[in-house]
Amino acid sequence: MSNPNTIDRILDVAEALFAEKGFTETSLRTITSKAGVNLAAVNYHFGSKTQLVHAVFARTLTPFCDALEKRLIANVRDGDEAFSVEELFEMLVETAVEVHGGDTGRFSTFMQLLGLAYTQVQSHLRTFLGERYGSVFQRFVVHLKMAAPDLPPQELFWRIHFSLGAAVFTLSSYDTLKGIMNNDYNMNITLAGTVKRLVPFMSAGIRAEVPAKVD
Amino acid sequence: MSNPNTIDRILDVAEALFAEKGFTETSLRTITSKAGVNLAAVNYHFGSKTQLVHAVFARTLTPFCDALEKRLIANVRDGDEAFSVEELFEMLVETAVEVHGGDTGRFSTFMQLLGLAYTQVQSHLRTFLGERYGSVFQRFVVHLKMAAPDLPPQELFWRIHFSLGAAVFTLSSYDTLKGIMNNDYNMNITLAGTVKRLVPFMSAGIRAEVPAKVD
DNA sequence: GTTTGTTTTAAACATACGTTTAGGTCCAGT
DNA sequence: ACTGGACCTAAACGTATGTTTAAAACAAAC
Repeated sequence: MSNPNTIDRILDVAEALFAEKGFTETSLRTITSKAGVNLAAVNYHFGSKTQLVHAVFARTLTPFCDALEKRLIANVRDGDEAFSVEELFEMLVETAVEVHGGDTGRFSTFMQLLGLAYTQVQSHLRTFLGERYGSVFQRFVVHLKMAAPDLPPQELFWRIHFSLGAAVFTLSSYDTLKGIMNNDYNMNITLAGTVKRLVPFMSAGIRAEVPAKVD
Repeated sequence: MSNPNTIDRILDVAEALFAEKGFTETSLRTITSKAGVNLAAVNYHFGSKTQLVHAVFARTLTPFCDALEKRLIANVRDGDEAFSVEELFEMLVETAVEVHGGDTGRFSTFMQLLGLAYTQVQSHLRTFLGERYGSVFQRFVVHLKMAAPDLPPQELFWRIHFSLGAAVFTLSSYDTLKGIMNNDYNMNITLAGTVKRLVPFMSAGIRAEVPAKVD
């Protein structure tokens, strides 16, 4: 680790370890020893392990959501025509890549963390993320609604979560899948390529024919 | 709990708690006290917590995979025409429901566990599942390949994982989503309805136009 | 009724965890 | 040079975890 700042050193290591092993499975002792700082540093600088988790998310999620919101608002203000489904999904990708300065390693880690945020049942995390970033998400949903006006709202709701699932699930286990791809198909895969494949899949799913009433 | 058998009581409670909280977050003391058995019972009957986790998965995954394999083999043996993508996905659903005797509660729990199996980074679990049930999965992939013969193999590989992600992700956080749906849309959702919505989404995604070469 | 093997029990063990403490170090402001 | 505040450090605290032990309870076989 090259960063001399204790706080950033902790955040860097914690981010990587959380993404790799999960929150409960990563101890403060592992984080601090790997970061080369004292055990008590986490509690001193962040207050608790819980708040460290929040800080890790906030560090990349805040600039990401800010950038995304800016893009969405700009479009409305300038009176441009509505985005297509593809454009909206690509906007997510571009914004995420942009925020990480093209560093695909950290982008991948970020996606893994997002996956954990949903799948690890840490209620404090869901609350934190909802309160902090819920409004941007809702703004995005509004744009999706305009992109697929014929889709009943509840159908759209589900398909957004299906898409989210496909993305989060795939990218959060990206390293494993990359390995399988290498062994079984003798193919070398890139994160950018995977994401490029993801967009048409999700878009087609969003646009799929609405089945007969089921509930 | 009505079951007098210690082993089954443990499995029942462990299954529910693992699905609800995750593996690391669920202690043996919580499991055994809730099951009304002695703490040492887990180590006596299963050997270790790790092996208990395996046993929980094996209990429903083994009959599920056996039933699925039977269906797939029967089709080939009888020389029936190949399954469509939709039929294959629906077969998964039907088999899963069938194995749980229509008990949607346990079906839901089962899906949550599958989600955990992928997202919780317990390497022993992935190894266990791969060795034990990998062959059935590969057989299923073969059928999917026949259902979408124009799709390049690596493209199919990714789209299967996208679909898997959509399903696992959605169904593993099903209870949460159901709650949101109830609050925000004033809609009462069923597991069967969600699954019925999932199939066309995944099928459309599998069949989506192949993008230009990206890697 | 005794014996044999299985199952259950309460207690202890060793370890790992998050957190707190009290004292030290360092450096800018005066 | 001194002081105040921010930062760091080593050690300890209390608690929770998975696992093991040795004895007790039980049930079936003879």
